[in-house]
Amino acid sequence: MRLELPFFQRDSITLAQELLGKLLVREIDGVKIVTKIVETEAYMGAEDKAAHSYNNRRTPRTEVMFGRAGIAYVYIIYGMYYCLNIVAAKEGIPQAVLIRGVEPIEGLDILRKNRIIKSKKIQDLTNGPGKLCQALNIDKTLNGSDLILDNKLYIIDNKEKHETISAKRINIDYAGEYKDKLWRFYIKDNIYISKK
DNA sequence: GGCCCGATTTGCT
DNA sequence: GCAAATCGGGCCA
Repeated sequence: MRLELPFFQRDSITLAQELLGKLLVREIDGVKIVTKIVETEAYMGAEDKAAHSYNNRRTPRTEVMFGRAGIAYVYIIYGMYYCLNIVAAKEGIPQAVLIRGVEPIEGLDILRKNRIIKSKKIQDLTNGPGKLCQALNIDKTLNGSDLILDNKLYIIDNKEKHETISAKRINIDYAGEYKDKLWRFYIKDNIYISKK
């Protein structure tokens, strides 16, 4: 079952945990790539010094986070990689969840084709925010795309059980007291985690 | 217009 | 362990 608005319309900490185990589907020309979300991070908006939308900073880039939940926020990092986020909370509250790791379920051949790397470890295909965007062919044209109404990218439910681990977020040393918040979540023992 | 830096990844030392 | 790659976004002038 495809996930609808009420699922996304919660604070980003709750959504980040709820997204674990769910299936992220990417459709390109009718062909589906299916992955399982195994690692996420919550960005709590106005109060969160690590968030692009800290202090309600509203710019062309952060604009989508102020919009409706269930919209994709895709931004460019280090001039060469993309990061995929899902907008959380009510309109006007700029929270989002960063997808940091996914496990391939269907379409492994396409993921391989999209990721030309020397490493032969299967986990290096999608165990990081920039890596999974490359593997799933997610770029800035998907910024603002609607995971509830559009077919390019969406989430479907999965009842499978798993154990969730909470940890500090990665690479946000600039965030003062917010750098130590345990707002990173991942599925215990999964190999597609970006970092232990 | 110019400057600084980043929610990263990779391959080499 | 570490530095290079590479450029848009935010901010100030």
